[in-house]
Amino acid sequence: MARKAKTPPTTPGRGGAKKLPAGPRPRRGLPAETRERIVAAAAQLFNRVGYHGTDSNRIAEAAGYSPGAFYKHFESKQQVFLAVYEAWVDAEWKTIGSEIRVGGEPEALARRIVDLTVDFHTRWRGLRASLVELVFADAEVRKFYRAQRRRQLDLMSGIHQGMGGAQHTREEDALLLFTLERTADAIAQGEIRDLGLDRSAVIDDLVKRVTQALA
Amino acid sequence: MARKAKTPPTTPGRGGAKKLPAGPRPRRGLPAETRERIVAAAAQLFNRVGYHGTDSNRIAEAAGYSPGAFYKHFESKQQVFLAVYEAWVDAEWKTIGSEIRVGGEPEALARRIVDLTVDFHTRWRGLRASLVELVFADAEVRKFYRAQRRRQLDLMSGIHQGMGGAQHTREEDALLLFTLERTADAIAQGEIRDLGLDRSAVIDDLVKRVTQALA
Amino acid sequence: MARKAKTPPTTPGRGGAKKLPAGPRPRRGLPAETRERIVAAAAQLFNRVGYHGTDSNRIAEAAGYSPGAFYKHFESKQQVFLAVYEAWVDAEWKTIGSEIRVGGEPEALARRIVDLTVDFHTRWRGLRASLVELVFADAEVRKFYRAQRRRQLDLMSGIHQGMGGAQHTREEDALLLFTLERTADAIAQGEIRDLGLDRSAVIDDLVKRVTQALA
Amino acid sequence: MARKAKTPPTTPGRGGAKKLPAGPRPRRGLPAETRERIVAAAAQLFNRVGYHGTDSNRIAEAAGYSPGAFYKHFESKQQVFLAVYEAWVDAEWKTIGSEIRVGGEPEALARRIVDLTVDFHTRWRGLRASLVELVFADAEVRKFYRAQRRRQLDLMSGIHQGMGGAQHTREEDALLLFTLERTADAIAQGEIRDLGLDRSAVIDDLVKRVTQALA
DNA sequence: CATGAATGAGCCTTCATTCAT
DNA sequence: AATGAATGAAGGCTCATTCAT
Repeated sequence: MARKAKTPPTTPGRGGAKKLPAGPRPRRGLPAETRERIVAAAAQLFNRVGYHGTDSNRIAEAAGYSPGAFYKHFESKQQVFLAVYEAWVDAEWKTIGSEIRVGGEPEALARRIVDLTVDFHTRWRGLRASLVELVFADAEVRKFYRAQRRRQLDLMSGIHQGMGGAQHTREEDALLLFTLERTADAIAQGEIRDLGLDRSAVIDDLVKRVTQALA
Repeated sequence: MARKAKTPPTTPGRGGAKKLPAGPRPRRGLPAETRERIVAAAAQLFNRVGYHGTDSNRIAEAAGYSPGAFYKHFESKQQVFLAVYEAWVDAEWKTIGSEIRVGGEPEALARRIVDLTVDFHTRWRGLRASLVELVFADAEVRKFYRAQRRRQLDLMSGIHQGMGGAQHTREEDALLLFTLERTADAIAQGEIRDLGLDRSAVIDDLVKRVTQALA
Repeated sequence: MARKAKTPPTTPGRGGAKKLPAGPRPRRGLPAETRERIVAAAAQLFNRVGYHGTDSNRIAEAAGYSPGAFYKHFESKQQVFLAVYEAWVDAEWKTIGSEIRVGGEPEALARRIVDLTVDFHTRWRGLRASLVELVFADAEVRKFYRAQRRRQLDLMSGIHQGMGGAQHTREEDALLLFTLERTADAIAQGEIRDLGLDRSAVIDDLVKRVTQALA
Repeated sequence: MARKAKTPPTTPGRGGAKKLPAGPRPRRGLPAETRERIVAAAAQLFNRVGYHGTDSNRIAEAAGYSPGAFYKHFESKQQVFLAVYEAWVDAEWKTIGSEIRVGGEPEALARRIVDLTVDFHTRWRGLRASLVELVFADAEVRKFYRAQRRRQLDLMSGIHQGMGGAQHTREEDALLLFTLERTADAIAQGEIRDLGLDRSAVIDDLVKRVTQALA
């Protein structure tokens, strides 16, 4: 049997993918913790090298596990992506949602929302870059994505009602969402800088638009 | 990924942009023609299944050539992508540019621009979906993309000057560009429909924004 | 990890994947030749270690090719199995068929048929061992197998007519076929020897039965 | 291979041979009971999807235990197979043996024997399909199998003596055994039906042969 | 210019088995 | 006795790319 040379039986991480500051995990951890670690590792890798640049074995390794452990917790690479995406959406909403509940002057609130959005998109820009193609190419990702979107729009409707501002159609909300999102991406991806544009000016413009919507 | 039935090796490319005469191609054609056929076939495939869903042998086959011929004309799969992308940008600018030169009432012009943009993004939506990830993951694509972007902004500045409208910063132009582009993508990808939004209303909103910018 | 299971490749000894006397094949051979080499290598391996003990990469390697070459010629491992099986059936029929056409005294003919059958089953005993499970577990293999069977029965009907012997029902033919086949397998697999039975006596019994059928 | 939906972890084994009381098993049961449950579950699975289509974790799950429990009671997957096989042989012999002791007219007895054999082979056809490959590929299974065979032949000798019938060589007995066994398999696997043969006629032929042997 | 057979690294996934609890 | 999280070798298969013709 032409077995290939066995790699030394090193259990802990091997060179290549960087490890999360996880340390030697308990050999028998809580499933939820393992899952979380895998999601975290996947998030990092997707974010750094994109969905197609990441492989499931590397994710497992980066999380401190074996390939098998990965598939014990996720049906497929696509499924972790969904989990990662969900975690991101949850985090973003939680943050922005609580910001909105804090309230304050429209402009100040708008600025905080814009800042947070840019921040999120910057932190997750690799993931976002992969998202678009996956939404196009993968029906399941698309479905998931659309559902998030709908909830986001609903949230915006709720905000308007809560603030008693001017009338806004869902279509206008969507347009604002697109503008905010796309511009935040442009900042996150370095597009603004590469184009020689003034980041603050762009953000100010964004804030203006969001303020109008909140008014 | 599921195997798909092989597309018959005939069917010369009929990409989003150009049409080539159908029928058996010459075994030894002009290099430029071969190149064009490959680009057209690639455009179609990228558009249908995305960059990562397309394989280079299939591109060659769809164009009516062998894998070898493909690599005779392109250094890599990435390079065809660039060529396809360039063809798209050229076509879009040529069309929109001439539309602008035709001129007319701001609102009518704005509507024509919006319509054309949506049209283009629809025709090339698969390509666009792949673009984002490639811009993120591939330095060369990123560089190319940024260059196009700069020219697009320059074009917008030129328009303003030509029309003597209100003062616009480059940042404002960029924001509008992002809004237009992202919304056109949303329409093209079916996002608007899936969200239950009114396509015409969205387009009207877009037209309003573009009109303001032209004024 | 001390993987237990897998008893060592029982039957004949094997060095590291023996190569067919192929030598450095032409880097660009005729597809038919490549295919044939792969089938031959697959036949050897299936025969030696069974279908489940063989992997597609090893088949390619044994044939002198890379994994990719294998999948250029066969859709899957299952498909080579079918090809190998088909080659075997073809060879067996050709041999036995011509033997029958030679004719001669019933008993002499019967003996030649039995000898040939035992010979074939001995040469291909590993393949035959895998066949049964695959016929059970894989619908496509089953279908293929059944088709061969039907043709075999038809062939037997033809023989009876040609020889003008006594009346035989298809059911009787099938029974004889099963007896012949199963017993040939038992001889091939060493079952007869291990049971302390007299091989010649078993063969004589078989010859008797076949002679009766031919009479 | 396609993923199958997970069978709910309840459903205690109901193998081809024994039935165990359904319902929640004790967390700590008698070792013998646990063992039996695992054997029963394994029998079912081997029978349904074959040895290679069954995985040891699933066996454990189907029996209502954890993978660890499985390996507490069996050294390996191969060992359960042996246990299942043994259970089958035991059951078959017990039944057929007692049938023989009941005695009766040769033909009636022969028919009962044939019916029982067909019945057993039908109930265990998946197991039988796997058996052949395992006997070929695995020395331990082979050894076990051969031992069973020898006892079976001894049993037949005993029958002849008890019935004082005509003289039969062990070789003739073996041939009959092969015929009976192979034909019963053909009926069990649906081969007879798929070949368009008359099942009753085949069985009648078998009965005739067995009757002759008993006479 | 063009062919197309061949490459081979590497990805996704499985599953028999182990061991800390 | 039982659990079940975890292992990790290995297998099936893909696809961008090369090169002899």
